[in-house]
Amino acid sequence: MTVEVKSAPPPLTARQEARRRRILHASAQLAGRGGFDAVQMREVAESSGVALGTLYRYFPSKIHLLVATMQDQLEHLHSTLRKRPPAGESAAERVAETLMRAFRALQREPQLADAMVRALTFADRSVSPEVDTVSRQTTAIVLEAMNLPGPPTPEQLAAVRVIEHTWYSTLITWLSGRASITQAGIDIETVCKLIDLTGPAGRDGPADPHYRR
Amino acid sequence: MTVEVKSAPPPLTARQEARRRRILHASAQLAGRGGFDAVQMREVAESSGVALGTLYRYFPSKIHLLVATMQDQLEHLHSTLRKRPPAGESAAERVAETLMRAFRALQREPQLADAMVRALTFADRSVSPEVDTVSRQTTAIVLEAMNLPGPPTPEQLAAVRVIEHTWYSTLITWLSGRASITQAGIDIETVCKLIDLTGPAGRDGPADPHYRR
DNA sequence: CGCTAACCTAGAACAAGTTTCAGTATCGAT
DNA sequence: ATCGATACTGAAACTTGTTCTAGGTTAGCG
Repeated sequence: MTVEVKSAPPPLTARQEARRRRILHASAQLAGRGGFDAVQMREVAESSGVALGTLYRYFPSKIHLLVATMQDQLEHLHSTLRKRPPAGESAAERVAETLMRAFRALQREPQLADAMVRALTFADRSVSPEVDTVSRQTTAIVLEAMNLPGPPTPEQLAAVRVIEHTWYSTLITWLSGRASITQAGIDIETVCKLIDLTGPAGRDGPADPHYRR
Repeated sequence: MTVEVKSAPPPLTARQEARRRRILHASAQLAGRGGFDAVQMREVAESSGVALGTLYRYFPSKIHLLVATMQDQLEHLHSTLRKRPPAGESAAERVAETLMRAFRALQREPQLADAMVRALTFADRSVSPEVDTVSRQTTAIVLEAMNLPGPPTPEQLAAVRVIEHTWYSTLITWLSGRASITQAGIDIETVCKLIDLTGPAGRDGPADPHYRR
């Protein structure tokens, strides 16, 4: 018997790729106005010119669809960020700057952000692999912003995880109207100080972390 | 015209109070096995001996119901914690200990935890006030664990907010099977270091924060 | 070309959250 | 004790995510 863990998905034909794109586009479109609730599976199917059953073949649930939409958007964001890397002095500053930039990007499409983030946090175990991909993408973005000279230490990875937790959580509280953008910014800056805490102890850390006060 | 912001809800009669309790009990019961999906409104109504319409009069949505269930459980937890306060040296240690204790409590009822947390993060604006209450309860628990000599500084409040973000977010990743309890514990400890960062700069901080390495 | 398996479509059907409605019971005040 | 207002019940209806079915289409291959 052939054991085939992590079997690669069969490559999609051009038409299939196109369908997939149309679906993701329709999803983002509908989410853009109306947010989570406006992304109705029948609507997505119709706007992307695909039968409902087919939609479910490509994305086994609404949550899967929206998480995939998030992956898609994150890729855009990532490549945008790569073009103009953050300029801060310390790693903490650069990370905070990057996250705030991402925040402003989401601010321009709050409904889309709402749909994606709600899906992400509502996802149950059946969506773990996809959510994990999103998590890895986020980690990659943060690590890139830190611009470390070498591989991150375990402490730094721990700090990054906490930063991500905070990032998504502030996003949620902002989206549900329980915190202002300002508040979110403060929280992001607060958590980024953790980097300075691990940094100097790391291999050779950021240049001259000047603590205020 | 009488402007009546924040009008107090009319006091409930004894029978109404009893109904409310029965509903919350049924909700926790069903959530306890089966998690979020097992809390079906028709079932809740039936098990608490109330008509579906009545259930909706008490809790305008499933999310409202589960968030209220969470408030209820948090009260239990809070009073339990008050009886045996954490014994750590520094504020950071005490907070970490408290949160880990809470974690273990949830571990005993993972399905219930799942239902409550999913509801909390899925909540939209219409549930803001209730979610806010939960947030305040959590803040109170953390601040109590810190056991500060006076009112918290703004930095300390910022740290507490970040800690809460991390707390809920680790909970989510644990519940969705993407991180182990161990991992969650590490993240909690990591973020609690933020307290030591604000503490010494604060009014008079914890005694002797000994940084490892 | 012609075959076969996999894929796609249209639409019905089902499940669970939510709303609605007509009738009945309860509450508070007179 | 009675009356009007409010709350509760039981049941049906509506919405949207999800599943299922029967038949048509496409892609790869001999």
